[in-house]
Amino acid sequence: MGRPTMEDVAARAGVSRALVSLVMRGSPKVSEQRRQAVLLAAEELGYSPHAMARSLASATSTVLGAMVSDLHNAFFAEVVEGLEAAASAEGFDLILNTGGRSPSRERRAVDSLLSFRPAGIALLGPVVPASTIASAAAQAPTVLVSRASRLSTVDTVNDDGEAGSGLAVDHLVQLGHRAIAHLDGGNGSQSSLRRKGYVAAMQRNGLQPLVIASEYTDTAGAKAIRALLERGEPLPTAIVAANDFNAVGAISALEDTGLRVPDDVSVVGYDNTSLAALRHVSLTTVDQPRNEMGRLAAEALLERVRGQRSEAMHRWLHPSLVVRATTSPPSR
Amino acid sequence: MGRPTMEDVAARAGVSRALVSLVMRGSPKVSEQRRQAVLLAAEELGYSPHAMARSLASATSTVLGAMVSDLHNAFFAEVVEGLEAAASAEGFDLILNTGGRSPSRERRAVDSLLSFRPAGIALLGPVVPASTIASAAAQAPTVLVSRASRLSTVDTVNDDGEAGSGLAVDHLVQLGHRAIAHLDGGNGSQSSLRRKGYVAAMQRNGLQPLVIASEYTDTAGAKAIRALLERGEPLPTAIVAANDFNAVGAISALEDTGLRVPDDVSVVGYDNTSLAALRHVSLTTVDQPRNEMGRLAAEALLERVRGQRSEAMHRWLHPSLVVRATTSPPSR
DNA sequence: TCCAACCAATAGAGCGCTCTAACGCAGGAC
DNA sequence: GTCCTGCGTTAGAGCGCTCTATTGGTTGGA
Repeated sequence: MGRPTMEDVAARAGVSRALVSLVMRGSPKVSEQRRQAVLLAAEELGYSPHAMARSLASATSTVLGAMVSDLHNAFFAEVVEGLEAAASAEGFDLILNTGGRSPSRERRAVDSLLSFRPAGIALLGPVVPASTIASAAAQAPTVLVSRASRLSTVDTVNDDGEAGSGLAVDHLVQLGHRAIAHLDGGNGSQSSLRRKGYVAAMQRNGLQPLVIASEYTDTAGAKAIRALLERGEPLPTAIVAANDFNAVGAISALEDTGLRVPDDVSVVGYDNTSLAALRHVSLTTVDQPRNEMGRLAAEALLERVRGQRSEAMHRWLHPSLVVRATTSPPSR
Repeated sequence: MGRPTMEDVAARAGVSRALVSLVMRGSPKVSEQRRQAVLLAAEELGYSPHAMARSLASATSTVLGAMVSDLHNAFFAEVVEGLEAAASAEGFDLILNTGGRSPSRERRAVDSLLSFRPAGIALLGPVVPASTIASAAAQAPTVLVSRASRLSTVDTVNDDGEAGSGLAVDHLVQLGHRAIAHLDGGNGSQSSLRRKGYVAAMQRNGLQPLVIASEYTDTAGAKAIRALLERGEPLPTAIVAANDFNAVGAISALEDTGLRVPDDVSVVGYDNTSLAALRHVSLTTVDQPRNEMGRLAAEALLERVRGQRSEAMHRWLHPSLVVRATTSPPSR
């Protein structure tokens, strides 16, 4: 009864527990003969090492933890892929957790991760206060993804939202647009950067910025368009939306009033979610290198774990534009 | 240096380590005075219990593990919410893992979860062979979600896909449709149940079934529609799609040929993903009680953990229809 | 007054593993 | 023959906690 332990394997193979431990960790200082005997015994007993006992004894963990603020957002799914790939390539296991975009739940989630004493943790799009992040960073190397921080103890990996909006504006300007509005992401993560980038790009092109308050949802996007229509001013010929959801909401509100996208109004999204790629939507949008962000986050943690670096690292990745069917030269 | 241990807290509070242990586990047999002293000391030191040492010592884990086959699928995100809620209500922590819909990666993911010796594990939409599931079930109570199994050692929680397709067909028949086609989900999970339900409902209504091969993606949905058009036969007035993605692909292919949804053709999806709820899409679809599925999965595990049940439990949940804007009476 | 009963608190073993130090044994140098 | 070196192997302590058994102190009933 009970799962077999290292002791059981040792007894069966006729060696000591320590030798089994060496074999399990792939040590070179074991004779081939003994190694085979141990592996055979382990196989026969269906033995697999007890990760918790191991990390308790070694005081060094081979586990990385990641708190995903929002599992519904496919954005993070791809960041996780990148994390996973980089972690497992270095022999680390990744365990996940979710915080549901609620500060208190995220806090508990982070505590729960830390209770496993992981080698490091990644927080993906966390909404917790900086103090919570600081106290987590005091317990294990910590990296933030999609969240900036000036803390000297945490690393960050972000998309350069300012540059991303700039790409969108430049693309539209190149198509011949001059009246380009921006739907602002409100208090969504990174939204102020995106707004800043939009305003800067407009000014750089000698154009007048027009920012409409909105949020990171499709209903908010639709509402913003209706608000824009009610102004009675001539409608812009192009829209730089806060993100993809926001863009899709804007598109449907435009179409509701008989306007056609992109014939009457061009629309650019942000994030290049799977939604944008659907042929029914086919949204021109700004792509963040999500997979790469995950990979860099994992590498940042591993560098800290190995003591190769102790100052904070802040990476800003360059987004790129994905041109699809919702942008075209203005008809007017 | 290093994180504070129970011993540190005990020393600071002037009590024994065992007493601190009792306080941490909320035992009633501790005087209020000592309890306060211990809590204060723990607070001051920033102590939090070491989950792995705890489970090692107690041989009983308060951790549930879940392997999510596909993080990109928002379906599982909501199942996880349900799992999480039920688990934390009972004092269990949930850790996640992902297998990327690859049998070998999923196998490793399951092994990794088991190495934490969790009280039980949930496999969400796994694609591993039954033998892998059986060997996991031998190590910890196991429940499958969105995957059927006849193994007597595992519990399952599934949506009744047969009933779901029936709901879709009945809804369309009630609107007056008689020529209703089904886009089949191919080897996607549960697709054969959905097809079976469709065929049965058609026959029950005295109608001729028409099944078109397809898959669970939007491009496959579009392709299936094009295949249907090339047949040269009169087009059905309604489509029961394999799932929401498939439906959206079908809709865009229909619109590409100048047909209007729902005026010319009604379309019903399956899964009620967030995509279906977008106003731009507004898809009539079949909803699975995802949250409830997660909750039931957690409860199934906890019953096993507590030894309240040892025979397998197989739950089939009733889906419901969500009527939106892609279905209407036929024009012809 | 005494002992049983109860309660808060503790000592100490042990969960399954890793790691340090030490061991025995081979081979080579002196 | 002795000493050293190097290598494969092992004993044993200890990681941070839980749990059983036990202690000492109070209480209440006979």
